[in-house]
Amino acid sequence: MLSKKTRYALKALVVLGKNFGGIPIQISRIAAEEHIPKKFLEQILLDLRNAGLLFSKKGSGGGYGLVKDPSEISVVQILRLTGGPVALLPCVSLNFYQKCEECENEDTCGIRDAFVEVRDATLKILTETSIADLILREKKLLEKFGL
Amino acid sequence: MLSKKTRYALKALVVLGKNFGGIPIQISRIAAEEHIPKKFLEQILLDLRNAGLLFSKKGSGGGYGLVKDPSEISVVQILRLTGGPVALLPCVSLNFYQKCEECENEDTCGIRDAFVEVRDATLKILTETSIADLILREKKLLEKFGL
DNA sequence: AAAAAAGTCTACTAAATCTATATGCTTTGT
DNA sequence: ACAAAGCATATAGATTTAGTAGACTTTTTT
Repeated sequence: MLSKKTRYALKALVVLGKNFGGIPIQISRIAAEEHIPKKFLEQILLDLRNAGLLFSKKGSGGGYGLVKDPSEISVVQILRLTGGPVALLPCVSLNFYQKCEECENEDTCGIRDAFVEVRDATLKILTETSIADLILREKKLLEKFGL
Repeated sequence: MLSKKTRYALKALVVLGKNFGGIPIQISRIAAEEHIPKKFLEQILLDLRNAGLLFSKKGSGGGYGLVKDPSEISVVQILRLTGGPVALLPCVSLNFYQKCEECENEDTCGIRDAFVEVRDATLKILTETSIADLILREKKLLEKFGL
């Protein structure tokens, strides 16, 4: 499961993505709109900023904005930045690899082998999906359901 | 990430799968071979037994065995039994669904939509992969690598 | 210049979950 | 009768996650 941190980050990036090119948006506004605890969101956006994804502006009229076009930010990138795991086993993770203590020989582990496949399938989707895609998906769903 | 409980369960089932049709295997033996804390494994195997996957025999010469052929036990079944999540978001889970508190309208959430795809891709693999497949994978890897 | 608006940074706490251990009980074979 | 093994529940310990607090800096407005 993704952590709340990761989920909140994705939510916030979708909001910022919709606003790409416009004036900065305040943390408090995103927090209110998306029902995210403000102080928690502060930390998350700060991380994303320090990773170079967002710019920020202090003082009145300040806030956050995307540095890059939303189509150039992949979902998998966000998961990794916020520590959300992609692989379901540590011994299968590309970015957060850890040896399975209980495993004798990783190279011949059938369980591991199966979960490599799962990882690759997941990775393919999450690499191909950008923040812009998330926004597009929402738009299409709105057309399909609501008005 | 899968919990240790789930990982231990899979490990144990592979051992039991290799022995399908033979005499029962003791918890202590599986624990020693697979480097799993014995008391923890006790609980896990008990759960699997109570779910109808394993039979057990008490007393001297007792132990555990698979009730069904290893080809008839899917990996996804084990994940669900041991509480391991398949979906990466609670609002996307088929068996452990929970509403996202912070989400206004699930039907039009682009994030959710993307993770439905991830879930389906994962589910496909894990449904098609049985304990017998895990054993087969190990065998093939042994041929490829070791002697 | 002062005040207000907003982000920055670090530390801490609380809650939940996961992992593991302990203890005593029951069943079965010798 | 005794030992081997599983059954069942309770509890402790560790780790992670989620959230809160508070003091500080920068920028704009008045």
